[in-house]
Amino acid sequence: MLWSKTLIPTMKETPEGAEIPSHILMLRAGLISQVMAGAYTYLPLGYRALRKAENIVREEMDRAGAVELHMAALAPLSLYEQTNRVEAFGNVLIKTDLPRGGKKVPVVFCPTHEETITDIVSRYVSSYRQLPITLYQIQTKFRNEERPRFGVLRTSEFLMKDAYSFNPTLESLNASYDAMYAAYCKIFTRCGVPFLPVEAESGPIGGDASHEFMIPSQHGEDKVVHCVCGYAANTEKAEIGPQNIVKPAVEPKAMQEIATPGAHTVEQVCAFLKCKPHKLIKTLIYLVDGKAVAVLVRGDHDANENKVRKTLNAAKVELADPATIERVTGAPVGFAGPVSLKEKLPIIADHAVLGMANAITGANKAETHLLNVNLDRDFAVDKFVDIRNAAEGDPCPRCSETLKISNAIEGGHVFKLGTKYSEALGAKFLDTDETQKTIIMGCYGIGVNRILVGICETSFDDAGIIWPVAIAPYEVVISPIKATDEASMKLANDLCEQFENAGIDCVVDDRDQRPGVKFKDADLVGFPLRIVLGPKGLESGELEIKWRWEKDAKMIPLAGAVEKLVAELNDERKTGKRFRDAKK
RNA sequence: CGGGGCAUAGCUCAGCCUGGUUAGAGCGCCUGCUUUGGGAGCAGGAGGCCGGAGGUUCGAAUCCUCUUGCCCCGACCA
Repeated sequence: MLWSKTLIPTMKETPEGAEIPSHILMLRAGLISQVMAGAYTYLPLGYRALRKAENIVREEMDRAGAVELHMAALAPLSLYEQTNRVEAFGNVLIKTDLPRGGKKVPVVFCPTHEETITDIVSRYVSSYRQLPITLYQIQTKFRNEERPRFGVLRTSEFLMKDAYSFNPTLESLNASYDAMYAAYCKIFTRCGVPFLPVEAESGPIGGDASHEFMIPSQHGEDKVVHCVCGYAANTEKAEIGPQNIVKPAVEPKAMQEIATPGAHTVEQVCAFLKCKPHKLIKTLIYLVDGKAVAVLVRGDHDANENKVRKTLNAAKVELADPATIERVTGAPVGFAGPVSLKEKLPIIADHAVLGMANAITGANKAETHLLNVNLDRDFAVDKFVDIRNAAEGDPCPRCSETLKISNAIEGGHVFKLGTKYSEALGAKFLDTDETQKTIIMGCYGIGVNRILVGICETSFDDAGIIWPVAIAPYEVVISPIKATDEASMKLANDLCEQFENAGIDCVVDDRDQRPGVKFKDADLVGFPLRIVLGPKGLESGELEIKWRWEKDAKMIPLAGAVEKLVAELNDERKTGKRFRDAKK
C-alpha cells in the first residue's frame, strides 16, 4: 500500500478535548475521528487494527469450540419486556419506533443479545443431544451512555464479541466457562494487552461464577483489588481478610450534642469539626427487601451493597429514600446515627466500627451531630460483619499480605448466567431421563475496541504509539528518504510487494516529504518495523531497519533481508516476545 | 441528571475584560523557487455567517438573554 493512496490524517497538535493518552494518540495518529460524543469513525488505520483484534478474538473463539453467527442489531421491544430488561436498562437502552404501514413498531438497538440468542435456541434446540453449544458473534452494540468519555473508551456504540453457552448441567456449564476463560487469556496475551482476571459479583449461581478481565491502566474507570499472592477481585466482590479488631481500651468521654448547621456529608462534618473522616461513624439506612436496616461503617470507608445483601440474605438492597430516612431517624438525610434511632430497626456494623472510641455520629436531629459516642454505652449493634469495600492496605483474604487497589479498564467479562433468560424465554430441552429441563446459560463478552484502547493506554512513548506486531495497522513501513528518486521508489515497491506476498502488511511512505516528517509520522502511528531507504544503504547494498520499541536503527544486508524479516515478524506476531520484553 | 469549562480558518490558538477601518498568528493546504537523514527556507495564494437565535447600540467576535454542541468532575453504567 502507498501512503499517498490511503487516508492517514496525523496531527502535530493534541486536539482540544482529548486528555488521556489513548484518546490523544488515537486521534493524533489518525486512527479515529469523532462523529459526536460517544460515536467515532474508525479511519483506515484504526479500522485495520480493530479488524486484527477482531480476527484474533474470532480465531480463539473458534479454537475454543464456539460457533459464530450474526444476529440482527435490532430487536422488538417486546422481547426485552419478556425479560424485564426495559426497566433494568433504563436510559441505556436505545429505543425507537419504526413506521410500518401506518402503525408504529417499537424496537430496540440491542445493547447485548441474551434475548435474541435465547429465543433462537429455544426454537431450534430441544434435545440434550444438541447440547452443550456455545454461539458467538462480533457486532456493534448500542448502549446510550449518559456521559460518554475518553474517546473510544466509553461510547454509545462499540464493537463487542458476545458469546453464549447453553448447557444441560452445571458441570457442563463449568466446562464451557473454563474454556472461555482460557480463550480470553490467550486473546489478551496475543493482542499484547496486559490483563488481570478478577473475581466479580456472581449473581444467582454463586461461587467463582464471574470474572472480569481488567486491563490495568491509570485512566481505567474501574477499580480492582489485588494482592501479590494472586488474589484479585473488583471492589464489589473483594473480600477483606481477618482484621482482629478489638474494642480499644480508651476511657469513654461524656457524650455531647453539637450543632453542625449545613454539614450533612462526611466531608462537610469533618471540615466543620476540624476532624478526620475515620473519627466518624457513617450511618446508612438501607431498604433491604423493603425493610429499613441501619448499616454502620467508618467515615473513611464505603459500604458495599452486595455484602449487605449477602449478609442479610436479601434479594434487593437499595439506599432508603429521604422520606423513609426521615421517618426512621427523625432527621433529614445526613444526620442519622446509631444512638436512639426513632424507630427500632436492625443495626449491622462493619468490623472497623468495633475499633472506634469517642466517635462522631449524626444525632438523628436536624443540623446536629454527637461527639464521644461509644459502643455498648451509647448504642448496640446486632452484628459485626465485613460490609464495606476493601481499601488499600486491608489484609488479603488469602494470605498475610495487604491488598492494593489499582485503576483498570474492563476489557472482558465471563459470567455464569444460570437460567434467568432460558426461564423467561422458555429455552428447555428433553434430557436423557425424558424430563424437560431448563437450559443453563453462560455469557462471555469482550469489548474489541477496548483492546485497542488498552494497547494505546499502556504502550506508547513521547513519540507515539508502540503497536504489538499482532495488532499493528501495518507491520512494516518503508520510508524512502527521497520519494522522487526512482531507484529508491523501485526498491521500496519491490520490498513492499515481497512483504505483501509473504502475508506481511506493509505501507510505503511515498510522500514527497522531508525525512523528518516521515520519521515523526512513523513513530506517531507506531509501526513495529521501519525500513529506511537512503543513500547510505543504497550504495552499500544494505537496509536500515528499526524496531519501534528499540532505540537505534541497524543496517542489515539487503540480500535475504526480506526472508529474515518476514520470519522475525511472523515469530513476533505469534509470541509478542520482543514487544513484551521491551516494555519491562 | 447536578457542578465547572470551552465554542473564532482543516488543526492548535490570540483578539473579547475596556464595542469602532477590511478579524489575526502558527501549523496544514495550493503555486513557484531553493532544500533534502528527525515535523526546512523564501515569495505568492486559497480558505471565516467569530456555534445558532434574539436583544442593547449609530455600530457587536467583543455587552445582555436564550439555545445548541463539545470537554472535565460527580451521579449512573444489565
